Amino acid sequence: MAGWVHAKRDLGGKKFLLLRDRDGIVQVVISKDQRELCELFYELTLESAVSVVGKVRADARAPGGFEVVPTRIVVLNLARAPLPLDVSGKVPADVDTRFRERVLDLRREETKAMFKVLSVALRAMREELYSAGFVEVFTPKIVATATEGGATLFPVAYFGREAYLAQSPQLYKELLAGAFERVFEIAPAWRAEESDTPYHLAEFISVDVEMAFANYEDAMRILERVVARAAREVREVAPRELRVLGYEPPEIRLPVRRITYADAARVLAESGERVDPGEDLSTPHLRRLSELVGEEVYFIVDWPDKTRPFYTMPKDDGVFSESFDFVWGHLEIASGSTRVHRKDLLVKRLKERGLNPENFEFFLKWFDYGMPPHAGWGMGLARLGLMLTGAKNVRELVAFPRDKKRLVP
RNA sequence: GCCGCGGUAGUAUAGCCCGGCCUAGUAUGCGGGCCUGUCGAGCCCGUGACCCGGGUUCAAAUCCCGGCCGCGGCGCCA
Repeated sequence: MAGWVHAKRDLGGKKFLLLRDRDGIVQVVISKDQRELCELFYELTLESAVSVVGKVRADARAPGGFEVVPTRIVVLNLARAPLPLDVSGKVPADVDTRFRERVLDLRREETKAMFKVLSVALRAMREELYSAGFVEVFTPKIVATATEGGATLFPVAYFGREAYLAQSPQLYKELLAGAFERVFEIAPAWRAEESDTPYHLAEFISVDVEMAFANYEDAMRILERVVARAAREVREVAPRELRVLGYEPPEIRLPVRRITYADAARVLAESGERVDPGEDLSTPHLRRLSELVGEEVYFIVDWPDKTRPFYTMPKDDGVFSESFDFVWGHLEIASGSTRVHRKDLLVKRLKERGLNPENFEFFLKWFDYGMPPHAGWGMGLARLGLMLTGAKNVRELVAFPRDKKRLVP
């Protein structure tokens, strides 16, 4: 077997080498009379990569009831000492240190547990979507225009032309729904925003769903099932990891409660918060609201139309829209809506927002050819990860996070 | 970008408010010794640090100013 030197204990007569691999930690025992192995033992440094050939034997004194008596130990790569980060979990590290020394940090049990949980959740979400008839797709990540105005894009030199990294698969996933009916994509998106918070990244993984012949109610039903299944499977498949994390994800009972924006604003106003009618809710508002609502997760539905992008279907009243946010505590984990499928309305809404419909011809054109009513949502994977792991910062759930400050490693 | 808090050995921290008793304490790591089936092994010895630049003062890790860096809150943000 092969792994990393997790710890060493020298008791003279016996030397214990704790070897860690993806399955866990196993004890290797070296006796005093094994001269060469003892020499090697002294030279080994923590986190060195080694391979061990030996006999596994049961021994009640060993942790887990068995241990390995080696006949041969090969040092594959001797680690430099001292380590810039404690992997064994004895000494904590600042988040900044952890990202600087990320590969060592990723070997820590706690960090590995987070990524395992995220992986289980991804598989659960895919399975739920596949079983509901969704097709997994990919949309272009180099694009010609912003999906909507405002958000800052990362420019890319593209054969002498200016292009951008996609901030969202939005428009392309809609077009794909116009062919496959039900599509989803799990892929990166980029935003060059000033946002500097524990739940924003310049590069993040977005879980996107788009479904034809559907409205936002249908989209919410899929979303709550996907999230509930992810939470359930994490609890069932990764209990060991959750124990390491000392965390239990919420149990999500369906249907998840829906609260209209209007009711949310009213409840907030009644509790003494100042809410500008028709404006987006601020983070402090959402913190307060989650206390008032008393649910771990809930939907805020029917947002004011003006807070939503052009492709969102307005309600007949002209004020609100067929839209929703999925909220955990004070954090928006996903948002979606019924989309506008009529070209004339799309053009009108683009103009209202100061966007030039000519730049969207690649998108609008297909609304002349039977684009069905459709709806969908987008979810920040790492934000969901916060709910599933109890991590406090989305960066912890990205192996090599990209934010305003970090471009390396 | 604004506000708040912070920056002490490889790592994580105590000390700072109330300047001198700091030759800067502790844990972990590292080096050495003892112990000898440990299991976060234990015990002893050693090793290694005050972010940068100014200022105040007899005296600065400690007080003041500027800078850089980090974290949090907010803003911005589908």
